[in-house]
Amino acid sequence: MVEVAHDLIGAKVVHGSTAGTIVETEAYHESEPACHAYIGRTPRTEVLFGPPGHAYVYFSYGMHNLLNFVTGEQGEGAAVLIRALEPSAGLGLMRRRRGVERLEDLCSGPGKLTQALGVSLEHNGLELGAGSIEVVERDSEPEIESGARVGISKATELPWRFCLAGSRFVSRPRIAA
DNA sequence: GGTATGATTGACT
DNA sequence: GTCAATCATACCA
Repeated sequence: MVEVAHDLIGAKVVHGSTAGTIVETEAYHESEPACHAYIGRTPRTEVLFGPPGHAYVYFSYGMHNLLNFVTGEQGEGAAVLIRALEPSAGLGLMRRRRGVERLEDLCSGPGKLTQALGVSLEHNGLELGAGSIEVVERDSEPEIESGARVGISKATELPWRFCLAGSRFVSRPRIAA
């Protein structure tokens, strides 16, 4: 799934009238303790072990929805967390949902982009392309930086965070792994 | 039935 | 830089 996280940089996420280009992702796998699937199958992690190409939405800190794409094969717990987007469509709606004006503040974080796109727990388990969420792959390879993942306390040494080089829309600057 | 913890954000010192 | 908000989930009694 590390390759998928890399390849998703530059791809586009579409949800209703809003859309954005992915500029930041992180990979997670059941073999390392920072991953939700690490503890095994539970009602919550079930979708992580399902077929790839589905959305995994996680409600965190009592106020934020985080959007992931399931990437492992059936029975393998793996996912890619979408951490930041460059807004490309539906800007007015995004501003209304977020209550901020600056373009850089609309989707520059995992909790922000779900709010801007209107993604929530009801989208958990949704098949990408079949429901309201669609992903359009990029057609050329952009310049990509890798680094340590953000906001976790375990397995911080894995360089599984990927960012579009020089983008103003990432949630944080690069952190060396 | 109770408690600890988090893949975050925004406001404040 | 520090800290509170706020709740689903997991784990223990």
